[in-house]
Amino acid sequence: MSEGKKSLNFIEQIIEEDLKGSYTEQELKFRFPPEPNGYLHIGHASSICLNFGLGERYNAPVNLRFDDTNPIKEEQEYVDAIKEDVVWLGFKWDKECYASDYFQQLYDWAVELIKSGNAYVDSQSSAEIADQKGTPTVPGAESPYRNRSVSENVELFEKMKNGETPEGAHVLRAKIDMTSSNMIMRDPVMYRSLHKKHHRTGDDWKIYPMYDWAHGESDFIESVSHSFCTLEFLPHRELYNWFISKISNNEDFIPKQREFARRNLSHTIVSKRKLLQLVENKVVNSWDDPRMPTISGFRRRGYTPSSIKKFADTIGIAKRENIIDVSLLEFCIREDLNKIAPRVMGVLDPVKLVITNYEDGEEWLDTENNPEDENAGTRKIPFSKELYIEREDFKEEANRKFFRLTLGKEVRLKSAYIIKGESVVKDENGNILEIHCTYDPKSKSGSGSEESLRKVKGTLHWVSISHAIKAEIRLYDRLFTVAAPDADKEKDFMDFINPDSLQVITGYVEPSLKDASVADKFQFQRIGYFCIDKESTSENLIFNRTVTLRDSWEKLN
RNA sequence: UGGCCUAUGGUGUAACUGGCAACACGUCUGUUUUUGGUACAGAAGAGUCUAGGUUCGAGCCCUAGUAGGCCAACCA
Repeated sequence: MSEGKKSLNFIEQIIEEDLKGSYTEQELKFRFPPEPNGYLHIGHASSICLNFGLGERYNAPVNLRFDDTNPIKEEQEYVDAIKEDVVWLGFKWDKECYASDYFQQLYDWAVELIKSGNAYVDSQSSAEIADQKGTPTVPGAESPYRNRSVSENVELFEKMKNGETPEGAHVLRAKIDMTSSNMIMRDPVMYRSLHKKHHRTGDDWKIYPMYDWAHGESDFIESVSHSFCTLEFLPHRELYNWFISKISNNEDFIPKQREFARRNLSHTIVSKRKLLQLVENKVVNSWDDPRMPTISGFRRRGYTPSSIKKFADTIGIAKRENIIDVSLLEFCIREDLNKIAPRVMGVLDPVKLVITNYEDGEEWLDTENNPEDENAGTRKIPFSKELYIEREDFKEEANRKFFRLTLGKEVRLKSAYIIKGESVVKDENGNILEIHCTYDPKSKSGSGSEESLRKVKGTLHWVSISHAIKAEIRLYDRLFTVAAPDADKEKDFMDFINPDSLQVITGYVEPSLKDASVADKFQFQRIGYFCIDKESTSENLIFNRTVTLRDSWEKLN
C-alpha cells in the first residue's frame, strides 16, 4: 500500500543532517540505557521505541546497556524484568552491556585525569562541598583540597579504591570551573566511596562512578553515535562533552548527546521513584499490577506490544512538556484488540431471565468468533430456559431511547432468539429477582426465517445459567482521580489515589472459556476487552478488564 | 535576582531551504450493523503566548516581554 511521506521528528532530522554531513550510515549506533532500579514504564516504552525504532530504520545496532553505577538501589531482579519487557515489546538488542563492565577502564581514565591535572580528591564532607557549590546566581568557591599534588591525589584515590579510607571520607572531583553558570560544571563529583556489594561486581569495588562519569564514557566505549536522553540532562551535555574530550583524541568517533521531553500520561505518574512508593505502600500489589503504568503492568492488563508501539509512534517525540490523555492509549489497544480478540459472552451483573414458553432442555447455537476476522470461524454456545442477562439491560418501563429489554417490548438475544418481556418477580423490597419473558421460536438467529430477520432495536448478551462458569472479574479504573497527580504544588500525588481503581466482582461466562489460558484475550460482547490473569486457575478463572468498549449510550446518561 | 530549554485547536504531534495551519485522539451529526462496538460519511473547534522588527510574504528568522520547565544528590 502507499505510505504517505511521514514527517520526521526532530531526532530523526538530526540524524538525517548528520548523514548528509560527516556521519556514514555504518557509523550509526544507538543504545537504550535503563538503570536497573525499578521496572520500565510507559515513558521508557517511548524511549525504547525511539532508539530501537531508529535502529530498525537505519539498520543500525542498538545496545541494551544497564546504567548500574549505584549499588544501593540496583538489583538483579530489575535487570531481568527490564530484559523481559524489551523482548516482549519485540525488540532485539545488539549487545547486552553494563556500565559496571567498564569500571576498570573508567578507573584507569580517572587516574589519567588526575595526572593531567583535571581531577582531584576532595576530603570535605558532602555538606561542605554543597556549601561551596554556590547557587544558580552565586558562583561557587574552590575547595581547599583543589590543588593537592598529583602524587597525593593518585595515592589517595588508590586508597579509596582499595577501601582503605572510610566511606564518605573522600570523593574524586573533576577540576573544571567553580564559577561556571552551569552548576553541573562546578567541579562535579566523579567517584564516591561506597563499601557496598554490587549486584554484578560483588565486592570488587569500593568506589563507584557517578552518572556523568560513566554514561558518556560508556557511549564512547561502545561507539554509540547518538545518545538520546530526557530533557533534564540537557545541562549535563556540557559535562558529557568535557569528559569525552579528556579521554579521546581527534581521530576518535565521538558520541553525541541529544535530549527530548519525557512523555507523561494523564491520570498516572511516570517516575520510578513514585511508582516504587506505590508498590512499597501497597497502594498496588506489585510492579506488574494491572493498574501500574509499567510495561509489565500493561502486559498483565491485556495490552499488546503492537498497541504500545502504535501509541509511542502516535505521540511522537518532541521537546515540549506534555500530558498525553489516556484515551489515546485506550484507542490504541481497542484498535488492536478489535481485530484479534475473539468475541465471547459474559455477564458481569447478572439478573435471572426465565423464558416461560421455552421447553426444558438445552440447544447449542452457532455464533461467530469475530465479525472483524472472516477466518475466525464459529463455535457453539448453549441456550436454555433460564439465562442471566445484565441487570442494567432491563427496565420495567423506559423511554424510547432505551433499546434494551422492557415489559411488552421485543429485543434479540445475541445469536439466539427474539424475546418479549412479560413480567417481573420481586422480593419484598422491590428488588427484581427474575424477569419472565416469552420467545419467538421461529426467530432463531441465522435460520433465515422471516421472523429471524425482523428488526428489533436492541440486542443483549446472555449466558445459560446451568452452563455458565463463575469467574472472578477484576475491573480496573485509572489509578488517580486527576489528570496530573504530581503537578499539584500543595498536595502529594498520593492524595489523588482513586480508591475505586480496582473492583473485584463475580461474573458468569460462557463455558467455552473453561480452557482459556493465561494472557488469552477476549471481547466480552457489549462490555469490553478482558484477558486471563496470571493468577487464574482452572478452578478459579480470573479475568482482567483491559479496557471497556466505547460506550455512546453511557454518554447519553 | 544567573544560565539553559520550551510555547501551534480540548490532548499529542506536523507544516521540507519563510508561501493562505495538517494528521491522530477526543467531541458532535448521520449511514450501516444480530455488539448503543466496528466500519463508513460528514461537522464543529486554533489563525500558531504577547509586542515589535526583517521580508512582497513569518507558525517558521531577529529583538524584547510573558508563561511553564530544568539546573545548587557523594541519584540517574
